[in-house]
Amino acid sequence: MAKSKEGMCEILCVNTKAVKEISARMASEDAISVMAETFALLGDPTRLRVVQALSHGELCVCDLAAMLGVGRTAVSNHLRLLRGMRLVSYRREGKLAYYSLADEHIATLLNKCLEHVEER
Amino acid sequence: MAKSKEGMCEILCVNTKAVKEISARMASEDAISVMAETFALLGDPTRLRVVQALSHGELCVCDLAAMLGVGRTAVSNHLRLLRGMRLVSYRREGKLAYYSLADEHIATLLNKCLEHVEER
DNA sequence: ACCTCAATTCATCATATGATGAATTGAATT
DNA sequence: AATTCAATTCATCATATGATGAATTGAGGT
Repeated sequence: MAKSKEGMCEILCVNTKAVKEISARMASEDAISVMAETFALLGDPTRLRVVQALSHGELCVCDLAAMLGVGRTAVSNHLRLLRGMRLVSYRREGKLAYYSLADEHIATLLNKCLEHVEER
Repeated sequence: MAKSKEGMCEILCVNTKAVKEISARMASEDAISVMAETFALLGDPTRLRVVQALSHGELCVCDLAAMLGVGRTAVSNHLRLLRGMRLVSYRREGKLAYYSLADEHIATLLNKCLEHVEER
């Protein structure tokens, strides 16, 4: 029971060894950063609905706006953010812009989360 | 049923059929809401680091604060939010509160996201 | 009892974020 | 080239959120 002698929570409180071991297994700062950004994108209800809709097929901005009951501007802004993280891709067909998921992983992520929610 | 006659993007723009099909496959409002909250919790870098650390073993607030380089107050607040969504659980041992992940699914979610990040 | 200290709560502040409407862009049809 | 309309960008606003320090709580140690 190596309790801290002059312990001082300022530095480390309990178990230096455990902290070191776990520290060594942490993902890189970059990875954490990108993961957090990705999760944050999925963390807004409207944006999550956009992503979920797209996981079932491509849609244009207008249809997304109509089916989700939000303005085109809002949808467009969300899609811009999603594009920024390469979660969605799009193709132009005349005036329309058809969006779809850029990545299988995202749909997997949604499904895993859905599993979690349904089982809790 | 081709509504696109005098079209009006106000209602639907392109393909009523596709929209209906996809609408039918959307998760429930409740599920979406909980999923979004869950993702949002993982969407903050500090909180994500807390969760990742806990995915490797239980730690007390003090150790988390020390190893992540943030104040105990911040850690405590994050843990409160995570507790609220039952993502972490804790046990008391004397003065210390040891936290750990409450759910296998969360670690899975992290790993899937990490895979995504590493392959992009 | 008193004191210590980890943890939590509370209040505050600065910043980030999402929604909205107006203006702009770009492509197609006439 | 003029018009139409989906999509985007821009500016604004209200709200949400994370960090911090002070005060409080609770369990041990003396």
